[in-house]
Amino acid sequence: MPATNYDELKQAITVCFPAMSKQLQGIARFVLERPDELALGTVAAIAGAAGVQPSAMVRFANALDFGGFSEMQQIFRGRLVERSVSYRERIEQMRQSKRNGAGTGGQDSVLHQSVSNAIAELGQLEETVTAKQFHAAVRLLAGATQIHVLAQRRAFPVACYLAYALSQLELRTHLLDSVGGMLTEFVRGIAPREVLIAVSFRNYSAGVVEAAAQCHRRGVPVIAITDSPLSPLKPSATIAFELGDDSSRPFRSLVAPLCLAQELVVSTGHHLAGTLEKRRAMPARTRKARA
Amino acid sequence: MPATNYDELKQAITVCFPAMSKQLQGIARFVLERPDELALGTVAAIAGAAGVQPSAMVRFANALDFGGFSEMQQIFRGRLVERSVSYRERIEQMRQSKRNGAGTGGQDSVLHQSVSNAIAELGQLEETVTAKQFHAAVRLLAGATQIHVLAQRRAFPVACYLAYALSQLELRTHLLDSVGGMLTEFVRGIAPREVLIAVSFRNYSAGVVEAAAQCHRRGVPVIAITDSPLSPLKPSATIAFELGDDSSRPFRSLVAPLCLAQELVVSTGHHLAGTLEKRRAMPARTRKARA
DNA sequence: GACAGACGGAAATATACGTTCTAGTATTTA
DNA sequence: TAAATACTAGAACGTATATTTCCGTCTGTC
Repeated sequence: MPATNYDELKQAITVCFPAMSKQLQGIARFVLERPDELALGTVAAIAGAAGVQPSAMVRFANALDFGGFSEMQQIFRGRLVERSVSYRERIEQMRQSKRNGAGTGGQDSVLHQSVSNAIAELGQLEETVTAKQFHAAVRLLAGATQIHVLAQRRAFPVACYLAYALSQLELRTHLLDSVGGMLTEFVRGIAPREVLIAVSFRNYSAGVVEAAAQCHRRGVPVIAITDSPLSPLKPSATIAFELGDDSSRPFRSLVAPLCLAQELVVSTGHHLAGTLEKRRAMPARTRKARA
Repeated sequence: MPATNYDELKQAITVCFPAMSKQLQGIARFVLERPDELALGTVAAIAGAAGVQPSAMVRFANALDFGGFSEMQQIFRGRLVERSVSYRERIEQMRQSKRNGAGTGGQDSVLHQSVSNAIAELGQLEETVTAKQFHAAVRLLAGATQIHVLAQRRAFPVACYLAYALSQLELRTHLLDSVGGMLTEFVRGIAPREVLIAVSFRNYSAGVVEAAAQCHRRGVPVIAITDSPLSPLKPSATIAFELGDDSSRPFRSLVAPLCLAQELVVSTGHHLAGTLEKRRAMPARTRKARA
């Protein structure tokens, strides 16, 4: 008795998963992550994308009590049409609710509102960040001997992410916290070849502002991620990203700064890969001369 | 030059319709009425349903400048997969508004790609989270005597944000880290009236998984924010948010989980405000009786 | 270290599919 | 009314697809 709809299928996969072989588990993950592909692709194509042989896909279907791959595929196709009708309904609802004003059906309106907000913020992000400053920041990061990341309170998650992701690039990265109030002392130890990334939004936390100023005085480049050109971080910043945080919105989110952070990391990674490649292509003498 | 999307196809059919033969007109009507069938069925099946021969379907496709039936079918499949229209629209709007602004071209393509990615993830977020589980989570959070938030590595920023934002609601919130390896000991102290929010994505960090399992065994409600129904957090979760992380995308971001986190916080805030109001409206005696 | 069992990969096979071709029919025009 | 053109039905063809089977390999166990 195989599954008859997508939810049942998900359930079935979850149940069978522990008893599956490694390869079949891999397929299970793939299948749940990209259901659209399973609905429309051919066995060969899907198997290729999943990095297995077509026969493995059939074995997977059999493990779920289907007679064959095609039989399982029907479930995914069913899901696709079902979902598409619900989309249409939702879009209709949205149109109507728009017409009526703000009076939405209500249940998942909070959810929707938050998502809308986030999308708007992302749009704004793209407008405000210029390629010039962005690449300047990337060059700075890629050339730094060490990177220090500093933020507090609301902005702290951004710093967390940056510290984690940059260190994944094998860049020496330190997440500064003010545990024990040692921040001032620590900042004093930062060298001019290093970089500080300071993140802060209103109300700007004094510690971060002060540390940034201190670094600036000492000739350490400062990349600031903040919300306005009037931010107290601005005077200390070598490069400042001002993600105009619209205070008219009820709840400010971290979506935009985090997205920017990710972009910085990814681009820095690319940049590093590029320069590494170049160096490798260069003869040894030139390399030495450059260094 | 055949159509490249469903809207264009509709347009093309409308234009060609008058010049078509009777049978082809019949097919045109059929096709516009049941596009889902066109997307998934075989020529034979569709032709059968339309009461014509398979070759007629091919002729129809040819009349629309397609090389064959399959080529036309791709359009219908595309329509089926096409994500929520409203997001598409918004992305388009963004693109246009940018074109008018700084027409930089390819320089900040990384930036744009990241933003597009993020928007797609947000769209998926809205799909996957149901109002039911969302509100269950909110009720759980609003009713908890204390809230513990746990995450590591990549997911840690989410936990950070949750801890910060929930504590702003004057909920007693603790951010668990495994500093000093005291995690197990700490988890042992959590009471059943409290709640654990566990956040983890692949590769799932063992500490978080284990802590969640431990809580679950001890009867502590666990809200899991993770990426798939196959997550090891799932079995321990009272409520699990599975934000299907599409591994086909090059870089996974935290945008979706953070947005969800914010939604949870905001809704919990509303919920608390609502219940407070109710209590205030109640006469004192009733209030006592209830407690 | 050897054997049993399961697992995965690749090719072979049979099926089903889309496409094309041809013969026949209807429709329109001279 | 006859001829010519356009259109359709049906079958046949070649291709691509899902499935199965077999053999090599790896793992876990005795």
